[in-house]
Amino acid sequence: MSESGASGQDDRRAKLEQLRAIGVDPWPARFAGRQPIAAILPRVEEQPSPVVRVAGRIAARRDMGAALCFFDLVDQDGRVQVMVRKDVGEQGHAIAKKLIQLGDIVGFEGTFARSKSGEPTVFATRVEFLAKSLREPPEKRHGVTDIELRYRWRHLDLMSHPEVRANFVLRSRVIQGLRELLTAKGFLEVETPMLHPIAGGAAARPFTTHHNTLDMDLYLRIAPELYLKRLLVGGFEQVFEIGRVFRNEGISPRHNPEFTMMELYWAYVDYRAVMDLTEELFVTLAQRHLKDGTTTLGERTIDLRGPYRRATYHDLVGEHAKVDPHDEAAMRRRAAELGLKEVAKAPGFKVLEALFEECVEPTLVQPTFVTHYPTAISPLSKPVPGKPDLVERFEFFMNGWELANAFSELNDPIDQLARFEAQVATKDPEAPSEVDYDYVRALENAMPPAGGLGIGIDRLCMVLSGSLSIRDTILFPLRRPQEGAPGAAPDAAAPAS
RNA sequence: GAGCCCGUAGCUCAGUCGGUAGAGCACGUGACUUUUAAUCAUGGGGUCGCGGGUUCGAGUCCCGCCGGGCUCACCA
Repeated sequence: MSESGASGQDDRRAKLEQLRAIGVDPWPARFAGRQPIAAILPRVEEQPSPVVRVAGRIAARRDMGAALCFFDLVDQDGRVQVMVRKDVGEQGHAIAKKLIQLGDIVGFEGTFARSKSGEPTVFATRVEFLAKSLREPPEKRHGVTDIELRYRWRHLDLMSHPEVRANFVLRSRVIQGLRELLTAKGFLEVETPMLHPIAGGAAARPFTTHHNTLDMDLYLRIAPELYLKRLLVGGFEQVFEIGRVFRNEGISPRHNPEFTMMELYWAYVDYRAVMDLTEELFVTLAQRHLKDGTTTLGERTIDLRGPYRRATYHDLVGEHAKVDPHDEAAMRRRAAELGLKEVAKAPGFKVLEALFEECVEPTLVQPTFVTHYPTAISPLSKPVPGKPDLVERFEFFMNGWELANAFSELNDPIDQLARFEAQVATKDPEAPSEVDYDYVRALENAMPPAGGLGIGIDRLCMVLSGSLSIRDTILFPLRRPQEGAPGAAPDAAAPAS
């Protein structure tokens, strides 16, 4: 018996030794001239039959007597049947009949034509062992379906589910598409620090870390915002960054502690131009990646064809909470009716915010721009002229999820300093603990008026792929380590039997 | 952090009223020269998540813990 996690008599290490005994390298370095399966499939009717070289994972085998054997071979984008007879040579035949197991990576050369039953088939003339699998692959019909195993050992999930691979191909193309669209509009892609001395640009608890040589505590960034806006001061007029941000908060179907954000800053325009750009980006991506411009999330169908609804924050609270959003006493009564006890003693803007989250957000199923947020919850936004309590800001919602956040950027250094100081004074654990004077100093050198935008890439991919869990758009979502689990212990070092 | 639900072979899953463990796939051996969820015969494989309790007897009932899922909280 093996201690490698294999069961019963599935001792792959014994097959490995047999391969070595007949002089076959179980892990050779290359398979020259390999053709993708998807590329050969259209050639099945060619006369004379083409000679092909294909390689991939053994997904099924069907033995027919002592001489004949069929394999199903799977590579990244295709699947094809391979037939092995005695004409592969004595050693090739011995390898195929006795030493190839499900999950092994094998290369075949042969002529490509239809079998007697019409199945496109590589009639093998050469067998090359390419990589021995020392563990059994997932069950061939269902694959790994246990959710815990799927995320913990994503390679098994990807191996057995082409549709999961397709989801991540989609993600890559969405990000690439965003890059191309923004670059075509004159935006410059930049990279700013992930290690921040002060965690700013959003309200969230940061991860902390430490630099030894400088003996300095640092934070993993919660947003790139304050660095990107320094670039506007420096003279760049259109910049964007696509990258990871880190927030030390709970895990849920819509939250992962590290996630990917796209932020852009655009000089000389305000939040209205940014809203038009956001709509254009979403409509374009929906056109490219959704069959009819709509997506299905659970029971809901969401139409991304645009144009999207635009409504003000206060109007929506009035509409859905059925209360005058300018009457604080009425809102407190309404919040109490709804059982929102935690805001009883909170300031007025918190009551309004609670009503928005409770009554409005769940109704924002179809794409909606929510505009004109309270200044009190928008410390980096420029106020609406003549209305100091409101800012030129929007958030973009669908399916009740926040997908984007944007505003006319506050570039008044005096106002910005006052707002930072007010934030620090709240002692809120999610607010910065100290004022970012360096950023204020940058604003003192004059930042042009500008609009900024942040899009949550993971949630965008959820929408475009119809996923209800953010973990289906993140290859390796954060997990608690599992003690004693296969892979957690160095059991690969266990001796062969 | 709270509530509800889940954890049985490598994988996918059964397991009745509490009576000492089952199937399919995978794996070993054998048969079969056109199969394709191949088929047929046969064999091996289990710390029933972990620990405690109740009981003559626990996969099953109770308690605690670990891990996971969902909901809530948190999350501009």
